[in-house]
Amino acid sequence: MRRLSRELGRSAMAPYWYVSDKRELLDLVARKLMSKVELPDPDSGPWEDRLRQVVTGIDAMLHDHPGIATVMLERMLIVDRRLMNGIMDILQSAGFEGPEVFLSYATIHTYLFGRYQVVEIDTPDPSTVNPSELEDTLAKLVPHLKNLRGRDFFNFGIDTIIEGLKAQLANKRKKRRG
Amino acid sequence: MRRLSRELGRSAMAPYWYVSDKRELLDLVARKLMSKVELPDPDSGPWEDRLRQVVTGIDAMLHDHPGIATVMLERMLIVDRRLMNGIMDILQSAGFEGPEVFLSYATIHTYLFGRYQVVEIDTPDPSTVNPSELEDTLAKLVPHLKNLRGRDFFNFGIDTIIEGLKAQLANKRKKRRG
DNA sequence: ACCTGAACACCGTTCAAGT
DNA sequence: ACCTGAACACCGTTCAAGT
Repeated sequence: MRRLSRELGRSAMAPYWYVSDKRELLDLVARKLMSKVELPDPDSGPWEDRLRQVVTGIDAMLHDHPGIATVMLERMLIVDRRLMNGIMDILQSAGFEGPEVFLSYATIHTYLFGRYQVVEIDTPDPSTVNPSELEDTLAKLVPHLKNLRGRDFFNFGIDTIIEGLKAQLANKRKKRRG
Repeated sequence: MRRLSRELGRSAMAPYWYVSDKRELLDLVARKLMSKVELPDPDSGPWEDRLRQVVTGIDAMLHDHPGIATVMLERMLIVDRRLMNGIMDILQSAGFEGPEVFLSYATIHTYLFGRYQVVEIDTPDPSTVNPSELEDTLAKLVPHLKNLRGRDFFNFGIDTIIEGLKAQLANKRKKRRG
């Protein structure tokens, strides 16, 4: 708040005329950014494509504004349920029912959440990690790191989760038949 | 730091005799906690069981000390690579090679990371969410929430990721044959 | 060797006051 | 209606000093 008002050339208390506290301000920013993420039309394709589309949209937005990631994902339920509902609709159309919708939603949400705290672990700068110091598994693998980009981690993660969700649906059908 | 010294009945600067700054102190705490998580014996069973075991161990530890989660997962690479290496060994024994080991490791790491920022979204108190206010998908599903515990979310998430990783391995084999 | 005190540069926020 | 100033209760940290 103090830095904001400083940058705007106002006194420390100026923002409090517009907003009752810091959280309200961050909620407004989160709401604004969330509203820009598009939900694909329910008829636009298979559920896994639609899911990938929303999640990619959210990820792109968080990538452009990483500072808001924590707030946004913490306050999605309170600030704007549109995206949550959209994702849950997709999961329902995939075949998840009742509590499963929450479980599968939470898996995606948690993964997305984790992405914006991890940057330097997902992509540790190979030059920072001194290979001669490491006599371990990581050491032998470090050379492969230079070919990986943030996008590769994202794609692999989302693919893994989508494949996992498909398997959960398949297991469900198997149980029902058995 | 100030609160710590206050609770120890020392002056604000007392901790700086032992530690050069706040991060060094948190690194020491993270290292201590990480060292308590056991890595299963490589011959103790199939990779998915071993993976579930480490991840459950890490999760249990973070559950008991949620304050250290962010530090620990951010500093795993720097502070103590034992757990990272252990997980990567498991993933290699599963059949992942080269860059895939990083990609699959990152998926797990990211998921684990997300868990400790999300508590109140994974388990929103049903009484906090006023159903009459919600005319949406979430509203219809809220009643199911009361039967879900944190453990259910964890199990579903890990199962989904493990199933997803199995699918990634299967796709790899398919490609190789094709 | 272990600790303190004063100081600096920050936070978010309350409350009364100014135009 | 919109903003300021002083103050409170916090932070992490530097630096010189004390026993």
